[in-house]
Amino acid sequence: MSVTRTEPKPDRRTAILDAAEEQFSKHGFDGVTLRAIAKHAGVDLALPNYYFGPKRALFDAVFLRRAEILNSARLAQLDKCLEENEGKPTVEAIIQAFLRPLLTGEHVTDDGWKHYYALVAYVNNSPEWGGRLMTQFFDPMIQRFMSALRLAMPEVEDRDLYWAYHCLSGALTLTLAQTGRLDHLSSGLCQSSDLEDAYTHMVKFTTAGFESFRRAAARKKKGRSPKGPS
Amino acid sequence: MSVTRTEPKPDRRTAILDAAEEQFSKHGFDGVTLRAIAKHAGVDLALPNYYFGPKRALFDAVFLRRAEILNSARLAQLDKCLEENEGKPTVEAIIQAFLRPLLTGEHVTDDGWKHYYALVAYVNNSPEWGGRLMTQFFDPMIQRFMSALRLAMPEVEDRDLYWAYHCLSGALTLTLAQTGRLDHLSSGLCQSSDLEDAYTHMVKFTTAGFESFRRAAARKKKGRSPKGPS
DNA sequence: TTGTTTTTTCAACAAGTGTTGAAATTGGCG
DNA sequence: CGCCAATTTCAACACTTGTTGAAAAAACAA
Repeated sequence: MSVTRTEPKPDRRTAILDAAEEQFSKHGFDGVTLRAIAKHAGVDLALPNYYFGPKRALFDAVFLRRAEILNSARLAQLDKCLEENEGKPTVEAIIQAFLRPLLTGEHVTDDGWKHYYALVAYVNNSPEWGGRLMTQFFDPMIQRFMSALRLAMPEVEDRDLYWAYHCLSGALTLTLAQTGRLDHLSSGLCQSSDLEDAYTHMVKFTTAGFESFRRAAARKKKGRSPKGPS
Repeated sequence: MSVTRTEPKPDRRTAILDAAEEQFSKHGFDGVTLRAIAKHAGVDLALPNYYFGPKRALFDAVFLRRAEILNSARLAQLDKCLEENEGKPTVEAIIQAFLRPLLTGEHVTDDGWKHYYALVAYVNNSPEWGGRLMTQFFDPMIQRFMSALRLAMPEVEDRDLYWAYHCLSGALTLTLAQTGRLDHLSSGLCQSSDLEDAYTHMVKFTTAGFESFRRAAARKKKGRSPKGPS
């Protein structure tokens, strides 16, 4: 393996990916022109097409690049969590493994990751992109987390588990968008760019959310009908 | 006041708004052409400009139309909740007042509202639109809910309260997007189009999330340092 | 050097974009 | 009817879009 600091050429290819990442994350797929991408990357207009083909393929390439990094990081955290707790992990530990690779560490100050996160938020809430890209690149990883959650709370029905994950995913998506709306709403008390702060609060909030279904399931099993969902 | 069923003319104006709403919600602002909107509305290309001015003004008009309806409906529910519980509402009741107007009732089967919800999700996660439109049209209403939450849990710090709302808002936004991703992820067990089901689970999940900060604050006040956020 | 492949540039294409002014049409009222 | 104003249509403007083929330049091997 070569040294990590390997940057022999100007590497127009990654320059294009970086510029496209930033532009797509800020203005969406249709809000960006190849000319704008080329200009920001400092390359000729025809070069993106030469390397990646049509515009849509460039978008996919941007999305794929860091998706693989995220998936392996998250799964590594999950495996570690499962090992340490030998088949009976806590919900909180699973959620931490799910969020930590994104919201803590060196990613939080990196502009490239910041742009990518905004792109993920854009894709996840888009009806025409969300169905295709998110499913394709993230679902296998997510299914492994769902299995871990079943181990952590076997008495909870799958339907409740999936809806709980839906809430977690929504909160995470809005966090990744970093629109600065929370800043304005809280008069500067909270900063949406403070991902570590978001991490702390999200772990607490969503863990309680998941656990609430466990309590409901327990009550149900004893024969008392809870007022919660079926 | 006139009868509610007042529909005297073919009303090209609302036809344009409806078509624009659907198109914008599906493809975003830049993904839609005025020609596509005019075609779906069955009007001439120049008509949208005649009624609403430039494209951006049409987008704003679409966004504003139902925002006012939602705001008054939510605030009415909040007032009712505050009256019934005389200054000490429960967190669950406040969350229900926040979500019920959107996720229950006649809205859940109306295609117009479905499109509008997707549009809100698009705007809320967009860095360039979210800051402007959401703040302008929704923040005053949200601030009133924040005040109610302070009444319900006065021992919780504002920072925690805002972060909790952030989680609630994210979960709601993803729900409104209705991308169908949850359907695929759960192999059809859950349906993202079932807003009533989403309502039930979201109330449960987010109520527990909010309450977790109350417990943390109570522990803190007794002098024992909790492991949660400051 | 020569020859060959890869990379980069250039210029242009055909199609589509929002917008607008002027003409045509409609509707209401005397 | 005629008159005026609001509405609708039409055609075109000036500009931008993604894409591409051919030429030019660079990189590389013998």
